[in-house]
Amino acid sequence: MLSKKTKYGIKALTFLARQKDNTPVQIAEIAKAEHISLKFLESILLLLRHSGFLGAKKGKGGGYYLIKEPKDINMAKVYRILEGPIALLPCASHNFYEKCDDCTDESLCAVRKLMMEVRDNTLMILENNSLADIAF
Amino acid sequence: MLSKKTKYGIKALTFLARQKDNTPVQIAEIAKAEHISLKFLESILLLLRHSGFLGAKKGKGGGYYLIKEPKDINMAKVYRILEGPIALLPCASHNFYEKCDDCTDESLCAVRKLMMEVRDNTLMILENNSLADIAF
DNA sequence: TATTAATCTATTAAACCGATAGGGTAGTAG
DNA sequence: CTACTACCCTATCGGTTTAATAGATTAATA
Repeated sequence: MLSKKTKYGIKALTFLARQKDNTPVQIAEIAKAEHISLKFLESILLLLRHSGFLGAKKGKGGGYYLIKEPKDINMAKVYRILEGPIALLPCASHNFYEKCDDCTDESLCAVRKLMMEVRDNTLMILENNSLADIAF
Repeated sequence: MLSKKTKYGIKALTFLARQKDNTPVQIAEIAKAEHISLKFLESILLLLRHSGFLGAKKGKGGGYYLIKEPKDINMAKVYRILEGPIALLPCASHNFYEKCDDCTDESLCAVRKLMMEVRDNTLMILENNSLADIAF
């Protein structure tokens, strides 16, 4: 299940992508429009800024804005930042690989086999979707 | 992330599928072979029995065994029993649909749009895989 | 009838999630 | 310079879920 963090993060990105011009939008405005807890959203936007998706402007008239074009924002990257691994099992993950404690021979593990197939497919979908693809 | 419940459940099914004949296998044997907590596995096998995948035989020489042929055991069904919804969001689920609190217009939701695409694809993979496909 | 193994009930420790509070810091307008 | 605004950081906390454990019971078999 997707965490609310990821859900809210993508919603916020979408909201910014749908702005006419790229002027800063206040956290409070996004929170209100998307019905998101303000403080929680604050931490999410901060993370997205640190990850290079958003810029921020302080002071009056400040807020958050997209740094890149929506079409250049890859949803697989976004997903990994917000949610973490795309694979459903650590042993089936590219970027977050971890060996299972209980497995003696990974190559014989049926669960891993199945979950790698699922991962490959999910990854492909996320890679092939930009923010522009889902926002418009 | 896949829960250990699901992981252990599929591992146990695989273990049973790989048996030469279909004589009952004791919980303890599976638990030992797959390094699973015995009591935890106990509750999982019980669930799989109640869901029509396994049969159980009590007393000496008893244990659990597959009721159906591995090729007739659909992994999407298994997944739904053990893990729950295949979709990553309730609002993108067929069998476990639930409306989001925060969404005013579901049709405009970019997250849902993306997650439905992921779901459709994951579902297809799970539907197209039987226990036999992943165990052998 | 004794043994064996599944079944049921219940409890618990740990981890994680989502939300909230409060204050600190820094940029901007006037 | 000063006040305001809005980002930034730290800490906490209740609730839920997960994974595991313990003990008692029921049923089948030899």
